[in-house]
Amino acid sequence: MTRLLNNSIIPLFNYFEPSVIQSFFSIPLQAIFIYIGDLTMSTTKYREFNQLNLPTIEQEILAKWAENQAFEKSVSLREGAEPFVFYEGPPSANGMPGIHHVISRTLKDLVCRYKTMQGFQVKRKGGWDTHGLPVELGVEKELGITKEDIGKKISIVEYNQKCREAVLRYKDKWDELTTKMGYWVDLKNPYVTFENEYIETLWWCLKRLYEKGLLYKSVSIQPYSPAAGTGLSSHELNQPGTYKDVKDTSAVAMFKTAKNGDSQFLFDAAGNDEVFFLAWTTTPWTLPSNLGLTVGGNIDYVLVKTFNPYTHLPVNVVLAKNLIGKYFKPEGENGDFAGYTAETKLLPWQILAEFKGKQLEGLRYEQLLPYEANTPEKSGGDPFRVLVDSFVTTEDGTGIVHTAPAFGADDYKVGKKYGIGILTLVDREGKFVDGLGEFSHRYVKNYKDEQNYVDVNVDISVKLKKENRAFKVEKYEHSYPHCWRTDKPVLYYPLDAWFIKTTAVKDRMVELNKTINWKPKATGEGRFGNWLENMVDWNLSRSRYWGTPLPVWRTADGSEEKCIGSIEELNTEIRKANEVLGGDVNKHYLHDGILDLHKPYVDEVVLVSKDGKPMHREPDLIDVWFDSGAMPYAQWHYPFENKDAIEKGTAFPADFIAEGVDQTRGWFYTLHALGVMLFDNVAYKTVVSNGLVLDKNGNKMSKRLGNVVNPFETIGTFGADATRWYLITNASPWDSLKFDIEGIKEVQRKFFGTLYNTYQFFALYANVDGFAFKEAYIPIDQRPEIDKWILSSLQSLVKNVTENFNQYEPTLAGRLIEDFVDEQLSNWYVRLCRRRFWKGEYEHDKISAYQTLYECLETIARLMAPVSPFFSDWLFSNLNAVTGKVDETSVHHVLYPKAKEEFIDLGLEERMQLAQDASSLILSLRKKVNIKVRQPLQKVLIPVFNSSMKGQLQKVEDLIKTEVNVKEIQYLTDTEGFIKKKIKPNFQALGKKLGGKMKAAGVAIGQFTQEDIALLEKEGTYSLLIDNEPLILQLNEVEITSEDIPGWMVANKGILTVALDVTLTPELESEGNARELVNRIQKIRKDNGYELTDRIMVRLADSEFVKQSVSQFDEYIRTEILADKLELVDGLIDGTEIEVNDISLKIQVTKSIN
RNA sequence: AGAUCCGUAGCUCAGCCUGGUUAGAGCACUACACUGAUAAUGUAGGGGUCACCAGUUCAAAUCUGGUCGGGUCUACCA
Repeated sequence: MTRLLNNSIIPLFNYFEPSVIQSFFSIPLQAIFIYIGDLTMSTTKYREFNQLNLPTIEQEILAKWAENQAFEKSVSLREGAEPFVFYEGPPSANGMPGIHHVISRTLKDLVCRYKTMQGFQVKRKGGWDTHGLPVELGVEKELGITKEDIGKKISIVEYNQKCREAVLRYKDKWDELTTKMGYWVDLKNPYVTFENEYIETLWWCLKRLYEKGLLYKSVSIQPYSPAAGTGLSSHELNQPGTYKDVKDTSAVAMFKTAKNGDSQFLFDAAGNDEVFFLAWTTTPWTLPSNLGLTVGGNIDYVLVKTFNPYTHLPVNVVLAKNLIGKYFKPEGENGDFAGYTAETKLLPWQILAEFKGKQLEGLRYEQLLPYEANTPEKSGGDPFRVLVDSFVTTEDGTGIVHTAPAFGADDYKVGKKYGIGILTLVDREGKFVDGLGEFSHRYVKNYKDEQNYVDVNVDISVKLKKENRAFKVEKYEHSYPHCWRTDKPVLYYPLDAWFIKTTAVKDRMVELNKTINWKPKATGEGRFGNWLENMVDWNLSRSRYWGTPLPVWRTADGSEEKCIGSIEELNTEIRKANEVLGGDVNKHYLHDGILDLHKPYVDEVVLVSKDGKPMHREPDLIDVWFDSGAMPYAQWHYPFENKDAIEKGTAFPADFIAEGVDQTRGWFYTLHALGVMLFDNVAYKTVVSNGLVLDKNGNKMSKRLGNVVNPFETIGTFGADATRWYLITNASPWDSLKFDIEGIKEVQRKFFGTLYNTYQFFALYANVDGFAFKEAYIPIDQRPEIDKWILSSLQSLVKNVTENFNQYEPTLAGRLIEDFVDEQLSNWYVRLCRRRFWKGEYEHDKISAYQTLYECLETIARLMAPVSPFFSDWLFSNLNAVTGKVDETSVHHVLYPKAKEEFIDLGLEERMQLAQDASSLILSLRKKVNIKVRQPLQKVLIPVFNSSMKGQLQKVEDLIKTEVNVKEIQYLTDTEGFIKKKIKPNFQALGKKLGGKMKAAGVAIGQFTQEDIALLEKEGTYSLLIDNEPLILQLNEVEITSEDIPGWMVANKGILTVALDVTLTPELESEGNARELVNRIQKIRKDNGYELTDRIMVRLADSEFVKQSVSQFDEYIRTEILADKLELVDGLIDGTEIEVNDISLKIQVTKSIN
C-alpha cells in the first residue's frame, strides 16, 4: 500500500487532468501553473507580488518539488560524494502527530539539508515503528476485548492482522505532516519493523548476542503491569510520566514475636508481655505474602512500651531508634501509663531496651495473616524470621522491612539468601488467588476501572486494626510507577524472562559514550552517563502477541535450546524436524517455508534437538525497543543484503541522530547498547536531544489540559517556514520551548516580511532597469564603500553561520541570519541605497548596487535554506529564473556558500557601525529640537581623539550626511579646546594593577578637572597619590570621552559624541520647503496610481515661499518627481490641496502627454 | 529522596564560561517622525532590588555555598 501510493505520485502528473492533481495535493491550480510558467522556464522579469503569503508559497514549492523529484535529486546529485549518515528514529503511526514532532523533525531536516549543501550525500530512509503494546492496546480497546480473549474470542491470526492494519492508521496524517512541514525523508522505501526482512535481521542480531553468551533466561522480580498483562522493561518504566504521586493506604503492621531462647532478651525487658515488630508498608496487599522481616545489622533498634492507638491495649513494640519521633511525641515519653484511657490523646511511651539489628537476626514471629493458601509449607522455605540486609534504611517507616519475596527485587534477593521461600498470592491479572478467605479473587488495585471498587488495602488494614495488629494506618502520598500505556499502577512480580547481559559490556559502553558528541553536553555526561553507570540487564521478554518473536526453541526439559538467526536456517530446521519427527510436524511449512515470522505461525513450528527431542519456541516476544535499537542494521536487511554498507562504514555508524530528550533511555540507549554489543562501536557520533514543547504558560501539553497545538493548523495558517524558523530560533533546541503563536507571527512579520520586502524592492527596480546579472561581476574594489561593507558583513555572516551549523547550534545560526537581514541589509543597506536604484542611468554604480543586493539575497537564500526550505527555494528560484546563474533548479541542490575571506574587512564593518551610531545620535538630536529630517541642517561636529577615528568617520561621512540630511561634518580635535571631557577609570586594566586601591583611585580620577585630563592626554601619564602611595596613571588606564560642547546640542554613545548645529538659515528653510513639495507631489503621484516611470506636469498655485523654493530648486524638484514641467500659476482653482509647514496651497498634477 | 537544568523588563530571550561601574535586544504599550520597500522603518519614553540569603573580591547578573520556586530525569524504597 505504502509503495503503491507513493510511486503513484509522479504518473498522476502525467496522466490525469489538473483537477485530479489539484484535489490530490489540495493546492490551488493557479499555483501549479504559475510555477510551471515561471519557475521551470527562465524569464526576463523577476516575479512581483502584492503581499507575502507563506502558505501559498509553500504549496507552490511543494508542487515544484514533487514535479522535479527534488528530494530524490538532492540525494542522487551527490552520488559518489562522502556520505553523511543519518538515522530516522521511527515514529509509531498509531497516534496523531503533534507540534513537538515538528521541532525534532525540523532539527533532523535542517542538519540533513545543511550537510547536503555542504556536499555530502545524505540518505534518509524513513521508518515506522509498528510493534508493541500501544498498538495492541488500541486494538483491544477497539474490539472491546481483553488480553484473555485473544486466542479465544478472536484468533491470534485475526488479532495480529488487526494490529497490522491499526499500526499505520495515521500514516497518512504523518505523511501529510512530513510533506507539509518540508521534512525530506524517504517515505517511498521506509523500513517497517513488522516486515519479515526486518525481523530476520533482528533474529540475526539476537543470534549473534546468543553466541556471545549475552542472551540468557532467568527468573526475576520485574515490573509487571496487570492491566496490560505484560512485564515492563526498565526503559519502559523510565518513560516520562510513569512515576506519579499517588495516595495509598499505608499500614504499620504488628508482627508478634515468637518466644524462644533467642528472643528471651526482649521478653525479659518487656516483663514477659507480648512483643511486636513494627513494619511499614504502602502495599498492604503484599502482607498475606509476607515471609520475613528485614532489619539493618548496624541500625539501632529499641523496644518501646506503649498502647495500641486503635485498640488501646498495652503493647511492646520494636522499631528503629531514629524513627521513634515518627510515632511518638517527645512529651509522651515516660508519660502517665496508669491514667491512659481510650480518650487520652497523648500516647505515653517508654524505652525498655536498645539493641543492634544483628541481635534480632533469626528471631521468629507469628504469621500476620494466615490462610489456607499461605501456610508455611506452601512457601517452600523456612519463613517468618528476622533477616539482616544492607538495603534497610531509617529514612522512612520503622526500620524493619516487611519482606514478601515475590513482590520486590530486594525482598526476593534477601529471601533467597535466607531461604524463606516465596509465595505469589496474586495472579497475573492482579487479583488475589483462591484460599485467602474474604480477600480471595479481589483485585489488589483498581485495574479494571470498576465504579464500585473497594480498596482491598483498606479492608486489610481494617482487619489488622481490629485484631490489634496495626499500629498506624494512614493515607500516604508517594511516587509510584505506573504502566506507561494503561496508566495503572505497576506491581513487582516474579516472572521468567530472557535478558540481554548489557552489564557485561557496561565499561565499554561508558567508554564509547565519551566519544559521542552530545548536544547538549550535559545530557550525555549526566543523564545518559549516570544511566549507563547504573545499568541493569535488559529484560527483553514481553508476553504479548504483536511483536518480534524470540527465535529460541527449547526442549521440554530445557536441556537443549537453539537460537535461529535467519529464515533460511529456520526453513532448514523445519524440514529436518519433519524428517526426524515425522508425521504432521511442520507440514504447513514444508513446501514454501515460513511466510510470516509472527505469532501464531512461529509457535506452530517444532524443531528437533540433537538427540531427537522436539523443541518448542519460547513463547515470549521481544521488547519493541530492540526493534528500533537494531534499525541501523535491520533497515538495510543486514547481513543478508548491504553487507558492505554496514561493515565499510557508509551506513554505520550514524554521523547524526536527533530525537526528544525523552528518548535518552529509550532509543539512544538501545542504539548504543546494540552498537557496542554487536560491533564494538558507537551507533552514532553526534546526537542532539531536543527539549519538550510546553504551552505558552510553561505547562506540558497534554490532551487532558486541552492545550495541545495542532501542527496542521499552525502550518496552514502561518506556514511551515515561519513555524520552523520560530521553533529553531526562539530557544536552543534542548531547552524546553514555550510555544506561543504570537512568536510565529512575529517571525513571519519581522523576518520573512522584511526579507520579502527586500526582494520585492529589488524585483521592482531590477525589472525597470532590466537587470539580469548579464554584466561582468564588478570586482569588489571597484564598488562603493557601502557595497564593500554589506558584502563584508555578508561574508562574516556566512562564516559565523557555517561555524554554528557545524557545531549543531542552529539557534545561533538562525539568529545571526535574522539580525543580518533586518539590521544590516534591510534597514541600513537598502535604506541608504534606495536612491541608487531609482535614480540615475543604468551604469556602473547602479549595476554595482544590483549585483550587490542580488548577491546578498541569493546568499541569504542559501544560508537559510536548511531551516526554512520553502521560502529560500522560492527566493532562490525567483532570482535564478531571471539570471540563470546556476543550473540547479532548487536551492537545496546547490552548495552552501563558502565565506570569501578576502571580502571581509573588519575595519570597514567597524566604521559602518560608527556611521550607524552617529546617524542614530543625530536623529535623536533632531527629535529633541523637533526638526524634521526633511529639513536640511548645516553642520555636525564630531570630536575625534585620534587620527584613526577621524579616518574611519571620514570614509563614511557621505553616508551619514545623506542619512541625517546635514550638509557638512566637522571634526573637532582637542586643539580647539572647547570640548568638555569626562574621564572614567578603565576598571579592567587598572583593577588588575591596583587591586585594593582601585576604589580610592576611582574616586581620585572622578575628581579630575578639565586641566588634569588635558595634562594626562598631553603627557600620556599622570602622577597622583593614592593612599599616600604614588601612582603613575597611563593613558590606556582611563577612558576619556567628550561629555559636552558648550552651546551645542550634544548626544553621545560610548566614545562617540555628536553635536548638531540647529540654526535654520533662510537658505536651508527654502531647501526644506522644496523637499516638502517633492514629498507631497510624490504622494499625489502614488495616489493617482502613476507608474514609477511616468513623466508628469505640475502646476502650483503661486505664493511667496513657493516662489522662493521653486526658483532656487527647480531642477532638483523636477528631477525628483520626474516632471517635464513645473509652473507657478496665479489663482489655481482645480487641484489638490496640500499643506507645507502650516501653509496650504493648491497643486495640480497631470501625466505628460508624449 | 537524589541528580540535573533553569529563574534577567508585562512576554520571548541575549549577557554568565573568561567578574570591570548606565544590564541589552525584540515584542507589547505611549508619543513623535520618516517613507515611490509601507501590514515596513526611525527616534524618544515608561518598564529591572538580574528569585532570595550569605561568602569570595577593590569590583558580582557573572565565581562559591545555601534557601525558595519551576522543569526534566532517576529511584529496590519497603
